[in-house]
Amino acid sequence: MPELPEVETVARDLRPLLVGSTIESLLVGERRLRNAWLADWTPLVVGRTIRELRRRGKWLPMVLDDGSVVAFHLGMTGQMTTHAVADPLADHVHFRLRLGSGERELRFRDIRRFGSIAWHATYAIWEEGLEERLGPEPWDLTTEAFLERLGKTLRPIKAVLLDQSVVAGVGNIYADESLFLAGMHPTTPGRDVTQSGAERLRGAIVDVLTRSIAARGSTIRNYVGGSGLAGGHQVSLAVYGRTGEECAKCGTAVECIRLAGRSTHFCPKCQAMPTGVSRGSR
DNA sequence: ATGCAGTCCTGTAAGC
DNA sequence: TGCTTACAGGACTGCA
Repeated sequence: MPELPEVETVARDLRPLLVGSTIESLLVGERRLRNAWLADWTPLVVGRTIRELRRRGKWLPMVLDDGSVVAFHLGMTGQMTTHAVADPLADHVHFRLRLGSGERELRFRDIRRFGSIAWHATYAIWEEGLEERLGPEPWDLTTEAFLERLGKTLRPIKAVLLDQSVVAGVGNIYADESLFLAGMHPTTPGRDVTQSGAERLRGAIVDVLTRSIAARGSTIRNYVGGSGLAGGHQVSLAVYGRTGEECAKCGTAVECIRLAGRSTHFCPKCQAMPTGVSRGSR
């Protein structure tokens, strides 16, 4: 389940392989992804050169030499890797960009087809279309803006972290890990998060994501980076996927509950429920 | 306006 | 052994 560190790793791996390459042709599979690739888009892309591969939240917008964008989202099981054209084609490859003189290609593989690929006339138009739904990058989130969003809601903090409009790029794994690092119970109502709590959590998110990027992300099931290599951060996860195991800090068994429709892992001792003293104050 | 549940999708694993 | 069922969850839709 690619979140920010995994998507960042894909971008870093693919950049040297893609930037400067010309798209010689484009092949679309029979089964559509979350959205359908429109036939009208193909002639707009073929013949163009790839100028940049950016990352924004969990999105990968590929900027072409005319300023247009092909925006990729890996969904749950998306993979983007380059191959020799002659390499055997794996199952579930839905989209291919043949590059340069046609010996290599970028392949988009997605078992569950929650991913998406779409063309947009400019980066600004693409970004504008997401404006309402995509908040700041975690390192650009200020404690003030975070508190502003938290103060208005009774939603559990875990649900707030998964909301891409609050902060972009955090998914289920890093929401749980950040809450553990901040010592905050996942059901804490947003309104009950204090200023120091918000600052601590903001720092924990940045810390967790930065360390995961350094390890090339976490491979839980299907994730591989742009070079086809798995990530290495999964061994460093403190609570995610460790139900019943001893908390590394205090030895208490890690619990798993269902929250916001997602499995939610936490240490009941290190992440004690808020006592309620702050509730209603301010 | 807010927030929840349902939806999509396939592979894996648990349960009978 | 072989079937059924539950589960994994990012982002969106529809409903209360």
